[in-house]
Amino acid sequence: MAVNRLKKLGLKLTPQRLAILNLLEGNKKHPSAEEIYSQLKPRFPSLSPATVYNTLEVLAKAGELQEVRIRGDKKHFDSNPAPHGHFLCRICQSIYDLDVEPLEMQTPFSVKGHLVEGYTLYFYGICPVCQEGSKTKLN
Amino acid sequence: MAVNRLKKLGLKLTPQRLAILNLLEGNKKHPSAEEIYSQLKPRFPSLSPATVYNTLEVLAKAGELQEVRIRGDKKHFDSNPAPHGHFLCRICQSIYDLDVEPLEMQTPFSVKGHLVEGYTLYFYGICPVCQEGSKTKLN
DNA sequence: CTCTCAACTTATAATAATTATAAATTCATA
DNA sequence: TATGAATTTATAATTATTATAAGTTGAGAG
Ligand SMILES: [Mn+2]
Ligand SMILES: [Mn+2]
Ligand SMILES: [Zn+2]
Ligand SMILES: [Zn+2]
Repeated sequence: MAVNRLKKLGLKLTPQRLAILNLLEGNKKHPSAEEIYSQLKPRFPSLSPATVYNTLEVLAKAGELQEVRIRGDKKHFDSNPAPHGHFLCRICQSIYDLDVEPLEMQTPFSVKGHLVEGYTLYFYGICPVCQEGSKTKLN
Repeated sequence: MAVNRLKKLGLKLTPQRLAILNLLEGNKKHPSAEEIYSQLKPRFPSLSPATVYNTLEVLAKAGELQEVRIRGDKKHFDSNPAPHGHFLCRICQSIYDLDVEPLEMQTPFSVKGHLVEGYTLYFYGICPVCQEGSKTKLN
């Protein structure tokens, strides 16, 4: 659980960090820093946006979570640090996990003299929910 | 050439747009808006950053060039609008084209109900030049 | 258990790429 | 060559994020 992940990294166990990790744990929505802040603020009235940003940065650099930069304006966060495909719906802006067949690559590897240590794969389009929505309108 | 691309889109032919398109044409460096501005400013003293941003946005939306968002802070631009892999060197920050084998996908396609209209594939690591550099130091 | 202090949180200011606004200029065509 | 919509420009505004500095606290030492 979150407690162990923090201890293993030599990080202090604070209520704010626990709350952020617990909010992210098993969360499939890939929330932004601001969304995380908004969701926790009611239960942690003293919480500051800077703490959310700091915590997310520390955990991302430690490899405990990954930044998802599928949108141009803000970062989103994923408690699963393993590389996997992401999909952004251009209608509802939702971010989904999306694994596409031949794209499972083990890093590091070398291509044409380039040492590849990591990669991101982002898909853009229309999600199942929004496709269903437009079908309904056409009927 | 650039003249025809602009005419085809119904865009006015201005010296600024021609200069931007010509700078990008066949350019493998994937420059940022600010780099484009800096390089053109000496020859176009009246040039404004806003014009560079506007032109790049218009041309990107028209599908004449692509935005490369491989870095978190700024966008880079590529006169080749076709999807292809990019590589960012964490040492020198250079951006290279990098095509990796099983990753040529034709859009649009559908996966698990998601309609994929486009995608980006970004690689991160150390480029050939910087690998050579660190080898030299070790000798 | 309580002392201590580096680590942490917080409020606030600063940063920086980009976007918006509005006035001046210019391309294109009649 | 005159016209007007499109474009350029200077400038201000935006906004996610980062930096700063002062106050607070978690956790090990004693
Ligand atoms: Mn994910
Ligand atoms: Mn390219
Ligand atoms: Zn959707
Ligand atoms: Zn390099």
